[in-house]
Amino acid sequence: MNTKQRILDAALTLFSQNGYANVYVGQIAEAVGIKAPSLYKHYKSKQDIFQAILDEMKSRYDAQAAALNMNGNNAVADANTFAAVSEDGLVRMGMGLFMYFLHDDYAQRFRKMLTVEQFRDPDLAQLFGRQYADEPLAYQALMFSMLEKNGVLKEQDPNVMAIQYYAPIYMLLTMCDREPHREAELTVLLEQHIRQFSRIYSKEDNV
Amino acid sequence: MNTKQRILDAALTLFSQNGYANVYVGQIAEAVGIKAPSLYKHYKSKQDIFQAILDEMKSRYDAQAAALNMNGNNAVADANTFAAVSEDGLVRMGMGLFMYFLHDDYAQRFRKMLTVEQFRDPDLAQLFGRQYADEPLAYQALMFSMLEKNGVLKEQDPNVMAIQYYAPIYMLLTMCDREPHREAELTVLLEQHIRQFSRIYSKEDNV
DNA sequence: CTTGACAGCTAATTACAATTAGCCTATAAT
DNA sequence: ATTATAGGCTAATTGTAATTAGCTGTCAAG
Repeated sequence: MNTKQRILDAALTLFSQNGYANVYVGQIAEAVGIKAPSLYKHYKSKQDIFQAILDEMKSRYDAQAAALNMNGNNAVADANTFAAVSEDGLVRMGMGLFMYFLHDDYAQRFRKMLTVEQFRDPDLAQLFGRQYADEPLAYQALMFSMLEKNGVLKEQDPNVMAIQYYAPIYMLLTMCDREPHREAELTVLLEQHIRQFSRIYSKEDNV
Repeated sequence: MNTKQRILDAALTLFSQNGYANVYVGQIAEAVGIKAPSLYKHYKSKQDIFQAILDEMKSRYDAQAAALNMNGNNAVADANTFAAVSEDGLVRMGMGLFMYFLHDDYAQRFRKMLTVEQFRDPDLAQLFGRQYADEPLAYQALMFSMLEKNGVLKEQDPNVMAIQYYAPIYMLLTMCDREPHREAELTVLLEQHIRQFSRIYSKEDNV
């Protein structure tokens, strides 16, 4: 019934594993349980399927972004948002981000697909960069600058703190993408990273 | 004359930009200045060209690794190797790594190619992980553990330090791959990262 | 000087994958 | 009840890309 959606789903799975060019429309159709020509009742071409995936992902992303900056008309988080962030808070936040990116069905497949297609088209490169680098970094830089103002953290460049906090999370994520059997080991390292980060930057020097 | 090599070179360029499946043997041939069928005098198939690139890269990599562990039969660096590493030393090392990966002809293309093909084959995934994650991390963890012993750095988990040092470098590298016009801006951030890292972890607390 | 292998070419051949044509059935609206 | 539409199918069609066949010129070794 909801064939149109199931096509996108199957296509995303296949594209993320093999890349656009290595996937045949027949495979997508088979995964959905129909024959290749029937796909064309729903999308006018293979490229059109790819574009539909992108569009859906963009709108999900926008929705999520809108949800984050939620306070009605206020575009950015204010100091109070982060007032109560502790070491455990940072751990929760980082692990949550990580687990979401790693296990959420759409998030993981979409990330892999973009990884694999990013150099073919500047638009994709930009989308990728925005979604997995610039936006998270900006958000976290904001967070850290708040935490400094609140006297929780040492006064250091928040942009640098953001990349030192986030880049390891992202790297561990890509390592899990490549070698899922190492998830347990890498998750441990992730938590150690966040705790050490928090300890090192926290103002009460408990080193 | 050295057509065989020039084929690899052209193929690597194209594969890294478009991915294996999007490159036609005719394009490779054209880049070399011959016709497609002539390729088959040198390689027995398109797949064979891909494999030859991998083989060459593996051997380059092994050579480089061998050069690093140079002391004749001694497999790992000893404490003295890192005795004199200062903040500026760390900066030089990190920026050097970065610039090499970013601008070296082979290094950059090979990295992009692997990025784009990594999920298609577990062997490629493993190769990628080893080359761009596990090996650098192991090397740097070793370095940091030495620097701790020497009393230069605070005593913190060296594996964590390694990922906090290296992951930002790698992330900035991939950002430059995607959006080369941002190189200047990102290079600044890179240097700030390393200096801040060094300051934060150095034992004489100059915060 | 002639022979063979090397490296190139043009012209098939083969294979296969995307898409189109045209037919069929069920179901929902008129 | 009739009909239009949605969504499926099989059987073309089209296009293209990898590879093979088979010819040619060059040049080094005998």
